[in-house]
Amino acid sequence: MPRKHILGDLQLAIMRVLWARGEASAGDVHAALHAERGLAPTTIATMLRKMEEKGLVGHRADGRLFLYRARVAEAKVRHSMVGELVQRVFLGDSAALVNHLLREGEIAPEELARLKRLIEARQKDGQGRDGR
Amino acid sequence: MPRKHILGDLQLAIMRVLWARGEASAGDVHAALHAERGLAPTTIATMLRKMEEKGLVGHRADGRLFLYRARVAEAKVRHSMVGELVQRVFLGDSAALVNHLLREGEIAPEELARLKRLIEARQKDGQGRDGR
DNA sequence: GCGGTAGTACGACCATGGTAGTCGAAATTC
DNA sequence: GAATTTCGACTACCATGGTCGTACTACCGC
Repeated sequence: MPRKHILGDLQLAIMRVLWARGEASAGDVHAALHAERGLAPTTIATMLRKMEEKGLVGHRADGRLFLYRARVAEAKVRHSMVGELVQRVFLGDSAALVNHLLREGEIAPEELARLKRLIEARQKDGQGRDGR
Repeated sequence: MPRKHILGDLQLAIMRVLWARGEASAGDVHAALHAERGLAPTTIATMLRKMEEKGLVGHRADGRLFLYRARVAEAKVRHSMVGELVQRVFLGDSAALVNHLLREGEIAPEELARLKRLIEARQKDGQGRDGR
């Protein structure tokens, strides 16, 4: 079973670096994140180790350096986390979430147009498919 | 600042009971939730106490009974939690989340049609408004 | 009056995310 | 070859959510 890919904030930030870079050492990640959060290097290293325990990342040694790599795809994590929220807050009703987002008015007009086109596309070609 | 209305699973479940009922005793909540989770009554009572500390619920005494009431609106909680997710996972881009949901194919065809109408409505009347 | 019951209060414990200090070993520098 | 820096390992701490057990209390039926 695909375990729960529910990540915390820092974990997400780390994964983003890994997804963008492909491979990165703890130091690289720290450097990338230092500007926005100013954490101690050890914090990043510890988090990476914990994440490795959970299978979120893997590493290989390059000399003394550990190069970490993401072991779960960004799409997977997104899917899990969105699914979790939909379950918790909207009792599994994805459409209700879309509804909420639309009504909140946080979507720019141009985006609305894009989304509308996306819906139309899905209505057209989506007859027998189910998107997975 | 409106504190963080980020609730856990049990907290959500409890809030749902309160939102639906208006007022409820710890026992009522326990009864309502017992079927789906089978928790000890004290668990509910403790959770309610903790939630009161955080201002999520309030209570008044009716004899020796405590009648709890939600002190934050469902919409508020939804907003906070969705906002949190959008921030964490989609870096604040709500449209990206809608996009994700649409592509995941978890939305039924009838829903797609409804959402499309909603988008059209927002495009039309949404010129100066901003949804709040 | 007395025991059972219902209901709250309090404290304990576990997991997880986040944060960091310290330690030891290896690499680099003098 | 010794001193310094570098970097991972380990340990510890704190907060929060979740889960209860136990203790206290007030009321009810007999």
